[in-house]
Amino acid sequence: MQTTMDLFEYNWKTPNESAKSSQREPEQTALLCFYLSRGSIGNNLFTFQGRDKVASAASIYFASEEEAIGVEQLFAEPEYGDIVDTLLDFNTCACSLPESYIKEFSASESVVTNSDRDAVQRGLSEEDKTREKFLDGLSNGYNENHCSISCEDYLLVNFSPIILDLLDIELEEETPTLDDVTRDISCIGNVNLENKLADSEQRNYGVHVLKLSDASTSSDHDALDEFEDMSTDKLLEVFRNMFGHQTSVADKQWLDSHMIFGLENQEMSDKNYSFPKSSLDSSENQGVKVPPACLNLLTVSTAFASIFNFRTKPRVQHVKRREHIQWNSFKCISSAAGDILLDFPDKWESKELAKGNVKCDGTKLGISEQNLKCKPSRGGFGRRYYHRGAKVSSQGLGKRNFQVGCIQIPPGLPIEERLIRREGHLSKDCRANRAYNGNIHSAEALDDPSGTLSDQSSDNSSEEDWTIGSETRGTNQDRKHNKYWSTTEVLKLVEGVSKYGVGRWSDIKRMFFQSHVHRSPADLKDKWRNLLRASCRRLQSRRGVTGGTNVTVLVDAKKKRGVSRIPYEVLNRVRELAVIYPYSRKHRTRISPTASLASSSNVESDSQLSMNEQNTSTLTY
DNA sequence: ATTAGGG
DNA sequence: CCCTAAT
Repeated sequence: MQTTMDLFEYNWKTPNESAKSSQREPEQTALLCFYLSRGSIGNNLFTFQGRDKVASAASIYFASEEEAIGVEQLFAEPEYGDIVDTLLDFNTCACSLPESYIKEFSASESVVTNSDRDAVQRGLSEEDKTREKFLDGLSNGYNENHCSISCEDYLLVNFSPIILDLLDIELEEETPTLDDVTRDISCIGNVNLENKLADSEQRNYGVHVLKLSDASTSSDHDALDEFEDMSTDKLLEVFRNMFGHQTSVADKQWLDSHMIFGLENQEMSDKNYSFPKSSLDSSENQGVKVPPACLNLLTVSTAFASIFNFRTKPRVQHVKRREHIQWNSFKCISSAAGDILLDFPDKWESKELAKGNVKCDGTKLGISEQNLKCKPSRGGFGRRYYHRGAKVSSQGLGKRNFQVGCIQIPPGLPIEERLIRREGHLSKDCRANRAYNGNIHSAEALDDPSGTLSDQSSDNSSEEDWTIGSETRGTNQDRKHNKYWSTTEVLKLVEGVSKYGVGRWSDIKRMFFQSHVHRSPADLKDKWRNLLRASCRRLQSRRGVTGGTNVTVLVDAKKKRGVSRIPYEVLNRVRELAVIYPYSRKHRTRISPTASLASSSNVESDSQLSMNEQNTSTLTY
């Protein structure tokens, strides 16, 4: 823990602040670090705390294997060790979910209705303002060379690489624009399917959420009220006293939240702590009443959430709560980027998901030229298109040479908005590129609510552009493209197979991959075959079907790297489907359980076929 | 035109 | 992903 403190201590010391930093309690620092970091990954680490259960150890479970792998990787990085220790050693934590999340989560609705969206949007406008203010403060403070980056700012930047790594997100080298990110994020709204999977399997995926009984009630606001009465100047002063440094953020709400948070941390680290008189002389002697540690979870977290939550990479393999969180995250982005149509999962059922997928094809306007790039993947199947955290880790966490500039925050843009998903981001960039170059109308396309126009534009222009754009053609590789299957796509495929069965690839293509011009029916078939293999492999080699993946398990298995990114929930589903729908109607392979028994007579084959048809009609997922 | 399957 | 045979 000592080293952890040292590390954190260092991070706190911006040039101007180093003198003041000595006033700070190390526990406080660490807690803040923890909070900040977890503020970013709060959705992934289910470290919720019940408001009546103070300091109850919140088990850390992962909703998916992918998440677990992300943490595994984190474990493996020595530079991150201290952080991780802190993450895991602290068994007290607050909930970083904003209130709206909780409300939504408690609602049992699995489909986000329009009114929900509106409500979310309304609720977020304020938070957005806060966030912008905060980021303004950050960039201004830095640009003007005041070195007035607050510790939060500093840590925000500092922790980003870790968080990104955790979330399997990379920083774009050439600083993607907001458009890049929104385009990227807008692709990942496919959350409903997983819920179906989860529900259909009646399984708990280890989402360990302690009940947050009635979100905010009476006492919760005690401390907050105290701050609310203060002027901004006063708040700044309190902030300085509390955190031992100044902050460049003048937003009152933000300050309020930080203050509450500070109190909470004080409570955590020292039950008997009360503020120095100087900080709150306006009130009485006794200083601020220390709120119970559990109390202000929601209040405290709101501001952080507005800043951090949207940095969480939406992940399709989450369960239950997933869509609500996702939608909020999306909302943050979308409201920042203008109105973006999101991919409504429920539309998959009926329509052909025209709208949503348009954006998946990257036909997003206004992408600045310099940020577009289309790196042809050379050397066959390029394993990774990104540079793993190493680059940032050395700078971001090292003892020296840390600069905000190493992450290059574009003014006014939060870090998240320069993120890009590793998976398939390259081809998205490619598509964005050609969309930018060749299809001016894509601008309207994105806003086209009917989705028809956009569908057209993306479908028509893409094929040839792909040919043109991919320099691999005619050179080394004759491959059309090397586009990895995203989890989203896999889920779609699974959904398609669920609906149509195995073999009707063109139908699946029509219904689920209409706008995925680069996924031919044959590709779907190939992918399904690979999925089957993967699911079988997974079964024999890896652990069975367990709910969540516990951290302790992870530590042991941290050597395992580069394993499939496909969530094992999905693979299990694949297996189920494989039983229902034998891979081939004709040449049944080892995958079908009845294959070995059945001789390849036509009668058998036909009966099997009819059974499949039955299943298709009855099993509707 | 689609699909299965090998490579 | 590509290619080809078989429908």
